[in-house]
Amino acid sequence: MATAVQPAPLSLLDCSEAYQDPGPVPDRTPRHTISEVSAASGLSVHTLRWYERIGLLDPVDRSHSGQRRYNDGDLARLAFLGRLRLTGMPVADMLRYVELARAGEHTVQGRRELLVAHREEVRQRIADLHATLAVLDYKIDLYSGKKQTS
Amino acid sequence: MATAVQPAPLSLLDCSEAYQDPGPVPDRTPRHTISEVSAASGLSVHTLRWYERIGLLDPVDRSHSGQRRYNDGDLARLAFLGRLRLTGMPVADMLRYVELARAGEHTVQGRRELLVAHREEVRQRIADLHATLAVLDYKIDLYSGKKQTS
DNA sequence: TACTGAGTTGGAGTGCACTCCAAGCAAGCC
DNA sequence: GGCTTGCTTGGAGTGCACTCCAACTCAGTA
Repeated sequence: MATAVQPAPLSLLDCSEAYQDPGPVPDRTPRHTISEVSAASGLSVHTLRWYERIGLLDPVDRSHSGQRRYNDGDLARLAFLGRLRLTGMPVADMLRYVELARAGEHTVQGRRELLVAHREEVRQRIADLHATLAVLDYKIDLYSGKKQTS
Repeated sequence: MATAVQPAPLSLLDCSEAYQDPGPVPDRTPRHTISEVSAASGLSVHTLRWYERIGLLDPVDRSHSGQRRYNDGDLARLAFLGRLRLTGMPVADMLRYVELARAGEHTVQGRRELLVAHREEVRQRIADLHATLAVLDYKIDLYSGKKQTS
């Protein structure tokens, strides 16, 4: 099966829809096949189906023959979820976030707290990585022409 | 059972021994109990024993009653291994690194390559985390008094 | 019409990195 | 002596996040 309706360049990983001008209005036409979305998002087709099964994604639209067709809203959510996942948020927390979002406007505060907590974790991880970078630089220097220590 | 011989302030997490003045000479006296090392390194006692079992650590010295007594060399290696682990290196790769180190001086190049590869990964992760930080800032701003998008 | 390739499902399986368990031993304290 | 605490072991168990499987359907092409 070839591309579904209109390919339209997919660039999920930059997550632009989340913090730039979202454009006129997100196109809710279901048109991306699962393999397209997999390629664009970096998530495997297994993972995409699994995310839907556990409720991270609302049930995706189907073609007349029952195949999934993702719309741009799905892509936006996947891009964001992918980022959360990539930066170490457990799937259970992602699910909590999504369920809050589904519950409506009155959960905005809870969602905010969840993201703030994650931001703290992200900052901590950046600090850890930077510290390790220094150690690695030192060791690599050592190995570039000297003896080793441990 | 109290502290073993001499407590001596343990500060593993800064990994100072690896990239600062290592001091006169690392004290090879076996004196730290497993729980002390666990507290100082952030690794559980389970993990410490497991690391030893799989060969990440050479067999640790024992007290006359058979309990482990870690020396400063062990601590230094654990500090470094802990950093590698914390920054996402798989245990299998850590093991490869340790085995290279055990094999002698002629493996310096291999060790260096391993660390260089890991450094690249670390840099990539830092970039990912920074990008996500921007998205989180944006979303949190949104949640601090407006509507949401996804 | 036959074949190929991409998709579907529920449920089972995998890999990693721990994490825990039961049973036992040794040391220190009341 | 009895109790508590900390340690020992091999092996089993756990949790997470996928990842794969078998059996199937459907659409498109030769």
